[in-house]
Amino acid sequence: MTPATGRRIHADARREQFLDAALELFSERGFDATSMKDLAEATGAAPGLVYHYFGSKNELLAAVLAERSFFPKLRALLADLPDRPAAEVLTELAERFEAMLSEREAVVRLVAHEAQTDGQIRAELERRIDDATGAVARYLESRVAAGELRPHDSVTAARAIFFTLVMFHLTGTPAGDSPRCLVEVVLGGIAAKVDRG
Amino acid sequence: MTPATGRRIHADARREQFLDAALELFSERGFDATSMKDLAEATGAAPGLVYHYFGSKNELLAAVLAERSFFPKLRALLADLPDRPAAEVLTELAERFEAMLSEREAVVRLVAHEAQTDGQIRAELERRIDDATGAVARYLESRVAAGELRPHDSVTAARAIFFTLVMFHLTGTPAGDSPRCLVEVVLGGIAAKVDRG
Amino acid sequence: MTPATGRRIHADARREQFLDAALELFSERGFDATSMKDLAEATGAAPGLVYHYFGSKNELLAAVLAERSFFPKLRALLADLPDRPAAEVLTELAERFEAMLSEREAVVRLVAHEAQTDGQIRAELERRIDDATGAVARYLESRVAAGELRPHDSVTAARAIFFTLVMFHLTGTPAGDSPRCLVEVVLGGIAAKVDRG
Amino acid sequence: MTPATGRRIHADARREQFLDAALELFSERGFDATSMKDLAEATGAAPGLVYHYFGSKNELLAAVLAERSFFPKLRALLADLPDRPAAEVLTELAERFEAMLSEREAVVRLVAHEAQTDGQIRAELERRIDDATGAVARYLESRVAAGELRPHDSVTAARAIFFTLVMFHLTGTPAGDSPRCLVEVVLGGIAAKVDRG
DNA sequence: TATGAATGAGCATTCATTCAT
DNA sequence: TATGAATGAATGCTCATTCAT
Repeated sequence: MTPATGRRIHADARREQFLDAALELFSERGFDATSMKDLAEATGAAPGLVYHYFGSKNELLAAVLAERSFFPKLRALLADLPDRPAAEVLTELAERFEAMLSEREAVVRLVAHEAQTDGQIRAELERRIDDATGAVARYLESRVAAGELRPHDSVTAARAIFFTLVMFHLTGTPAGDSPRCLVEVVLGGIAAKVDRG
Repeated sequence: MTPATGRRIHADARREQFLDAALELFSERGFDATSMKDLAEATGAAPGLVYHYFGSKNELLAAVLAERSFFPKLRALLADLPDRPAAEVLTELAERFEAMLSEREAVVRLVAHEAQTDGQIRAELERRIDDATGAVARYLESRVAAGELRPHDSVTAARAIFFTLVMFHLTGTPAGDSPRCLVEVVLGGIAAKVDRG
Repeated sequence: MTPATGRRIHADARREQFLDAALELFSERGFDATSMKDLAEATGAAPGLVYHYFGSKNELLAAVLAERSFFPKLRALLADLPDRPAAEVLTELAERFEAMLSEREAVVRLVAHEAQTDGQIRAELERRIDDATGAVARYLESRVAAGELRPHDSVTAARAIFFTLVMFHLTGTPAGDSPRCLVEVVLGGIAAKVDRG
Repeated sequence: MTPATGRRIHADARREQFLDAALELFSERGFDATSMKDLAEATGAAPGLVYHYFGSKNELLAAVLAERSFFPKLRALLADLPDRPAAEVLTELAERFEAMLSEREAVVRLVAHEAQTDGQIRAELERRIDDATGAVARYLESRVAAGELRPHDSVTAARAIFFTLVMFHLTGTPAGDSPRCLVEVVLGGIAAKVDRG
């Protein structure tokens, strides 16, 4: 239909350029504190051009969130957690999650920021978190059934891992081998002796 | 010193009124999205009056953070963690921290939001987090020395508890008895059998 | 309540100044073609100040129409048309109407212009026209009953007088003694011999 | 001369399409409130294409007024008013004029709107009105000379008929048999007894 | 002939801030 | 202490117009 001419390719590149610049500026300064003029200057385009590609500043934000989001990757990470020992699975999961957070740091920061004030973004974020922690919790329960893990509050355990890793990023705590350490703490606990009925 | 005249009392009350209204509005909509006119309307004062009490919008933010902050309470929480069993101490600490977060929800949300974009706020937040987790980590290490806890990455353990509780609040996860659960998970771990040399 | 200080007086004067300038500019160039900056320049005020007095450009238009309108005067003109001969009454009415149109030329032109594209203004205009022509038509019928006028389409006659005078103004036709001529034509007709059963 | 190739035919059709769409949009919303993008969307063409046919938005307006105008038809209506009784001629003229207004309602509304603010359009409109009322006035005077009509202000009478019919359209007054009524009023007058020296 | 990306000035509006009263 | 009129720069957005393709 639309011919993939050089023109079209150029147009698509522009769009991506706007998305990239918007993600960078929004995550650095916040959505409200970024003006469309800032965006234009960052891309070398005229101020009006953004509106050729996005209907409004809010639509641009929506497009950034939709097209630069980490949610698909997160979902992929959690699809079909294998039936192997929790120590292996959780460590690998935490490390991959940590890698994803590093890779998508800008959008993570953006979502964290805007979710505080934008009800819609917040609602979607909460839904995704529920999905993700739910998937991990189900895996943990399957390991309980398999006798590998003791009965416990699997949702809290799942959240502890996710939330801690996210906060490491948001607060700028140097990551290091924290995913591994964290999983070790959660799996093994820190008490010297455990009373296990 | 300053005579507590009616005028003075009124002036102080005004100041507090501005701080309260600012905290509420800033935490709900964000600092950028709150106008000085909004603030004036919320307090019933004229738009110019805020400037008799605070030099600028940014100074008002600074005052809100300084005078409504949760940091002193956090510091009090962590002062002199008693030499008693970790199960008791950590549970009580987590519950008090959780109570503090609930009580100061507005300022927690405000700090979380602004720290994403304001370098100064962020730096101070990080410093406070380091202080707090440092204090808990030292306590944990003292329990390791006492033989109650096994050797472990105490900073990661401390952060896991703090960060998870904070994220529960920021994401709106219903708290319930999560502090207790969380401490139980971290203390006891979730594995069925632990190999402890 | 609000003290009528010099401050307040000044503020009211400003408001009037904006209304006057807006009426002039809107009627000259049209509402759409007048920018708020034009208005600011015409009054010597800063661009933002208009919004201290009027919520928006549309509210300003509404205020101009409400406070500079000719409708009250028109209504006064038509209240209690006396029980005297039509030749006198209609001539005086036409002359007063003509005088009113000259006096309020700007708002007449403005209403004529905006009613073409603004449904709300148009609807109100039509209602007022109906009121006015209705009042005149009722007077004409009372003269028919009194035997002074022959039975005729009184609404059409009333409209012919009003509409023609308005169009004289809108098209810039020099008025002269047109009201008198017009009434004479409508009253006496132009035919040499009339068959009157 | 210009070969009527398929290309050419298509081009001409495009031109007409733009004129039609422009007339409709301009008369509905006004010239200023219609954007070239609106026009492009209404015709299904690309935004730039209009400029192949018309040099600018103003030239497009000029072309609409020139090529969709009612002036030629009006002139035709008035050419050679026959030497027959005024009752017949004026009634027929009024009915045809009324029909023309209905048929060209869009352009009538457009001209009425733009003439309020555009000096050039206004000047031309006034000239045409003078031509038209002049022609009718001359006819009326010829009937006065023929003894059919009494001496009267023929220009005012002519304008009364034209202006009233136009205003019926602009104000949305339902037309019905108003042309006939109007002519009857103007011809016969509304007074019961007329003193005719 | 036709497209649609690109421009840059202009628009209505908001806002932090100042200051005469 | 308190008011609210006034400022002027900035913001999100629109628009007539141009031009490479």
